[in-house]
Amino acid sequence: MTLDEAKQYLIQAWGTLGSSWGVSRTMAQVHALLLVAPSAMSTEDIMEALQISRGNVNMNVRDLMDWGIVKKVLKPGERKEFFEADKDIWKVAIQITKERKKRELEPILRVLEEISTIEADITDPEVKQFAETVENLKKFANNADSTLNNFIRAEESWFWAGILKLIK
Amino acid sequence: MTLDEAKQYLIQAWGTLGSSWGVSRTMAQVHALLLVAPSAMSTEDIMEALQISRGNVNMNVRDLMDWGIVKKVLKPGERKEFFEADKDIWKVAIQITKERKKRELEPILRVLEEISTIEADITDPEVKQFAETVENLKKFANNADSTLNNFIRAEESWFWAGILKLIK
DNA sequence: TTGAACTTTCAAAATTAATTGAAAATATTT
DNA sequence: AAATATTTTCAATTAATTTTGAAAGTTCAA
Repeated sequence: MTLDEAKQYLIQAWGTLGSSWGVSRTMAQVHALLLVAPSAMSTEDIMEALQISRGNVNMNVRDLMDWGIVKKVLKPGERKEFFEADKDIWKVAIQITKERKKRELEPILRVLEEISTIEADITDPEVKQFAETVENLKKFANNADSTLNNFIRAEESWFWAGILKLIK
Repeated sequence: MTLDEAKQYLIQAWGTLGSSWGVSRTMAQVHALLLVAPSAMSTEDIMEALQISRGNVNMNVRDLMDWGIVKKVLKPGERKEFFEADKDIWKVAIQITKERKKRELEPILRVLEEISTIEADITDPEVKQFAETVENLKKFANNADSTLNNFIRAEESWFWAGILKLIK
């Protein structure tokens, strides 16, 4: 396998993985491409590498920047914008975790909280069973939430520990 | 909020959550419906509750059974099949974790492994950088894999502990 | 201010995924 | 074996998402 074949293969696989994770195939491919790129790439570079349109590159790169895992870089003397992916996969994981937590877990927690306010006859067994199910979902969601918070906190303190050591 | 409104609301929210997790909206809704149902439901019950076609119910219920979070139950004297969701949300979480691990993490691990076999000039800095990126991805994926295995193992042993206590 | 280089937007087109519903298959009862 | 009840399949349709590309917008050097 040559270098280019290997890159191609990884980009492909990353795209497939992405699409089962609520990330569009193309967005995941752009990310993978930037991840294995030896240096920052311009819109045109990406267009050519993945054979997709300018608009498509623009939108996906912007989404990746919204997720905080791709950055715009300006090369001195160049007018074009270049993009690079954070090469530290742990930072990427933290970012994605934070974003998904915010976008998905937190909304469902709010819904569960709101549902808990249901005023109904607790002696009705159907109401009781429903209340229990919701209670369980809440416990579960809260547990997931703190697990994720721990993960984020652990990774971040590890990150800062590294920084502190450098500047000491 | 009445009981029915609360159920409706939860089903809706669960469907939205599902669609950002690579699960189709309808499949997540069927799951939520069964989760809050006071008893097992027939295909027709589900059709009516969610206003979807027979074929659609059939496919989604079958998928949920493939995921191992919904079971077929036969009521004595009834010809129809009924379905119920596992009410233990932890078991659901384990099942989903297992399945997603198998369907998503393991394939990407295989790809990364295969890519590692790339035969190329290690002195070429581009090759070296790529090899490092792949190495990092591998470390990350392996770490995720063992984290998930731990989660599954912890939950399962907890589950068996409960069973053992019962039969002792 | 102009125009060239580059980026962004967005309506339309293409693609992909989900859904329907009726027909075929299967199972059950008489 | 025939009639009946129920489930499954799948081609056609519908819906949702993604992509395109050309036009509009922006930036900046001259």
